[in-house]
Amino acid sequence: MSFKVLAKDKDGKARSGVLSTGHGDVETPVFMPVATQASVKAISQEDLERLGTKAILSNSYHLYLRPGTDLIKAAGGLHKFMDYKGMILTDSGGFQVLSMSDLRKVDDEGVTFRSHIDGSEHRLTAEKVIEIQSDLGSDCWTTLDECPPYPSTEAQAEQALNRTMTWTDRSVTALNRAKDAGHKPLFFPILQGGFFPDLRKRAVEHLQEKVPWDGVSIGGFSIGEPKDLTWSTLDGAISHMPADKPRYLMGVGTPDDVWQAVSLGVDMMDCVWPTRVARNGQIMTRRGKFNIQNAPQRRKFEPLDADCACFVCKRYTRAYLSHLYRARELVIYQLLSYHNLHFMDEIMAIMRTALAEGNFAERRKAFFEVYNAGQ
RNA sequence: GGGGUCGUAGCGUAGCGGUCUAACGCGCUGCCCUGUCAAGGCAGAGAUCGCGGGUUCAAAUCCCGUCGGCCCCG
Repeated sequence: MSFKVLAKDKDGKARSGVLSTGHGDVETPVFMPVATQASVKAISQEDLERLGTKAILSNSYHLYLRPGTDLIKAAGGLHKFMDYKGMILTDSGGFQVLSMSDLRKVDDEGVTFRSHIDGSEHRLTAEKVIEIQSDLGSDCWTTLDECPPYPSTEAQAEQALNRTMTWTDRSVTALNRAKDAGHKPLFFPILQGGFFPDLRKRAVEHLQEKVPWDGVSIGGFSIGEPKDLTWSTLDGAISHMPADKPRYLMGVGTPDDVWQAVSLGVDMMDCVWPTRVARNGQIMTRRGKFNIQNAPQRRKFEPLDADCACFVCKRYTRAYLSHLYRARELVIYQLLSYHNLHFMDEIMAIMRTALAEGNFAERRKAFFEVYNAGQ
């Protein structure tokens, strides 16, 4: 299992490559749909195969609460349980420390949660999170982290980073135990440091010096900060990283953002955005985005995106999909989610081709000329 | 023919003398969503309170008439 860089942008930092995992090779840059509860919302595994999705993200914390780690272990692991054959990267649950802040207490040892499902109390530690992931049998493991909110002071971000680094060290001990027991995961510890370049640098140095990392999960972005701060901080963090390790930017994934992230050297991304906005009617097309709920779509007997080859665009009109949305027919969530995921895959494919052909900047410019022209 | 009851935004309803610059749900229009507590959230448009008259300082609200719907009796 390894990561190999295949091509680099001659003028920038973008690169393409292949990540070999326990469940197949993943060409990068890659966008990974989010399957928090062992399901990409509204999308079946048949759909994932039809899309050609090689990698997805699931969530240790959510699966631990329901259906329970024991059950998935008894099923033969997460791949067998959900019958997905591609790579599965599992998030630690660290993000839920932030997003469900009213339900938890953090201390130096770990996090005490109250379940959002039944209110029961649970304890998540660095070791526990590794143990959950070994039971799930996912391909890429992350670590329990603390994501400081935006805005935070440097002192707050530093405290969160220190905690995260301590948890990473403890995760390594647990990881080694799992490896001794025969597990062969790729280890993607989570990087924090807020929006402070020195802290991000320290975080990378910590990995370099003390952690046997296969790749890095870059956390703490897209939490409400201004975009230029996102990119400048990310750019700085990546500048300290070695070229031979894959960089996974957590939770980023609008069309604008994936282009920008890849241009800064990101290899992997996940985001709920394409599937979430699909469930709320927003469609991405080569000519920008629109909402299927908007009145003019009711009478448009044309595909969502005339240049899209996905089955939804080949078969159904906007008028029909508009009707399904208004009627809240359940299949609409599948159809719109599928199209948006297909669109994201298209973008990633364009990027990989561009990198192979050495014309990344030109392709990017061409993409946005059409994208920003609008409907 | 007599008696009763109801008539408030596109639809269904609330309000039944001053707090009504008329509320709520659905629908409609638009925006938002970035390691999913999310088939969600926010905002907006839309009503001379059936019509006419009266009482009152003040009427969607009380009275009279009228038109329309529904129910009961004949």
